Amino acid sequence: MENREIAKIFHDIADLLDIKEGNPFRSRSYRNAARVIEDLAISLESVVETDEKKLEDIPGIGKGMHEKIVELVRTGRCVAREELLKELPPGLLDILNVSGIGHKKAELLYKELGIKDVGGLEAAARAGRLRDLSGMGEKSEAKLIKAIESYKRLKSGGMRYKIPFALRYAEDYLKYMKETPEVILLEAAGSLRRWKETIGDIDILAACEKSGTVMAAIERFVGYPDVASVIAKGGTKASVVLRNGLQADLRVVEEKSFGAALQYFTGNKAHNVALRERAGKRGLKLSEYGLFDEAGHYVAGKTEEDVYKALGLEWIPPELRENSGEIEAAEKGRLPKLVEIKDIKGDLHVHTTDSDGNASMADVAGAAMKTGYAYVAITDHSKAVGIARGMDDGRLLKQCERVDRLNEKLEKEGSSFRVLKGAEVDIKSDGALDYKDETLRKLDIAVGAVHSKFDMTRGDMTNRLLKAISSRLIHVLAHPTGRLIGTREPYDFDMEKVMRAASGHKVAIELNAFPDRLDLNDSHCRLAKDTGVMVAISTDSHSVMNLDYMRYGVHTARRGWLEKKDVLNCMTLKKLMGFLKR
DNA sequence: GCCGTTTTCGGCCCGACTGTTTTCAGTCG
Repeated sequence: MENREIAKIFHDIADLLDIKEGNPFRSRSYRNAARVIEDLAISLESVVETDEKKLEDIPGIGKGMHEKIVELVRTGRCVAREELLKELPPGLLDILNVSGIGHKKAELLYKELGIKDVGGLEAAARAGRLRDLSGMGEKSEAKLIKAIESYKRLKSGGMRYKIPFALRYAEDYLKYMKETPEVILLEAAGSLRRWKETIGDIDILAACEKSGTVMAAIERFVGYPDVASVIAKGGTKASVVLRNGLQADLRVVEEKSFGAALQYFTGNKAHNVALRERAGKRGLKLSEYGLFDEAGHYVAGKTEEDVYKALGLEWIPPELRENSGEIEAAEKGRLPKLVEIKDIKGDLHVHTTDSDGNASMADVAGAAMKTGYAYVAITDHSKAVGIARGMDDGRLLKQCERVDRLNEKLEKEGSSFRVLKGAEVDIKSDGALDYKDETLRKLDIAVGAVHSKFDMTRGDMTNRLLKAISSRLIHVLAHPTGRLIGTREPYDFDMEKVMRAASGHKVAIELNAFPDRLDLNDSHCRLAKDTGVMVAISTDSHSVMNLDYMRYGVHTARRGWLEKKDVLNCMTLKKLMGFLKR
């Protein structure tokens, strides 16, 4: 039983409890626990196997969740959920995903009209049977039909977007909004500012010169040419859907509230709730308008720094705001000094025309130099990846000679930049590597990766990776889970065991910065730090343009609390060569 | 159901928009 399956069951229980009984706090506990479990780097199954008492050390997991996790791991069942589903049809859980339907409406629909799923809801709405229910009318019925249509589209398409896509639309929208004369401050907030690996919608925050000019900003926002429909429009905020399906929200506040509002709309939710509770304990009240004392007097709010400071905290970088220890660290002045893009000294995973890249080695080297790097590793595919024109030992050795000549030329020109002889060597299903040992020993850097047989059992896949790591022939394990966001699930193996082995054998693990991968993810990065594994942030570039993906990797590393000292390619060339020496 | 620098009981974040209402409930973020 995987963490995400357990989390899903807790989410279901929370939804069912919301519909069935009136205690919102009980369902919140389940929802909280589900979120914590989703972000956990270690598997609950292994915790249960080794020391189940440790479960209650996880925040949000108490006695009740402990018992249910053990039950799920041991039996694969959860009686509490089964009991609830005896009383309520499972289709109600789907209905809650229709925008505008919450647990109260779901209950009403079920009790009054016997509606059990989205299909039944759609039929009832189209037949005009909803308008007579209390609190519903013709307008809400029509709105619901539109919401069901959008639910069906989302369900077939997937509702979160990869970072570059959302970023491009957000940047264009911001540029357009900047031309509003009344707007004096403007910033993108939400998951985009936290650099989460996928983005649900674009959140834009603005401050206007005078309160009387707010509507000018709202009108300009809903008048954006790319808007397909306006969901809501009031005196302080508006929501629209763009033609590509992406939702965008605008919130307008006064200048003195901008910091508090930016904090609030950056999230995440759990971080905000924790901050508000902290404010409450100090006799203060925090909202998007600012921090206020008991008498309602304004204490802070113009900048985020002011707000955090007034709560006794250091300013917390947006990437850390997940309520997973950052508030405690900020209180003690122990926040990590997160890695920055300027700390990156080179790229250790790049393809050229020798395999499936579309830039020559010289072009890649030139672009890396222009980026300000001190080195770049050429790591084309090995022959097992036939589709990518992977190279055999002979071709690789010839490529190495060309690297040597390029470096000689650079040296003659007085450049200290260096190209590293490398390979992305395939880790075959039995854990063997796709080049001869003596070939691998001639390389500066060997990056090992799995490209086939993703469906092995957990045990077999773990052994496959452990064998490659203990060979002492690879320096980096690339895109370790193989996941493709929204397309391919990660393959199953014991990450903790692999990290411990990597730490012992001085093998680094890659954070692949390609926005479809971002693998390691944020929680894996924290696990890497805890187990003492170096992380290599690499772009896996297949073109010169792809070298820019480095920033997605760096922001993901920041989400994983990584500092300069934790990142392999923050080392100078000299230190790096020392690390790579076997 | 969870949690503890007012606590092992009694709390549990805060506000905007919409549609159906005549002052508010439900939903959402």
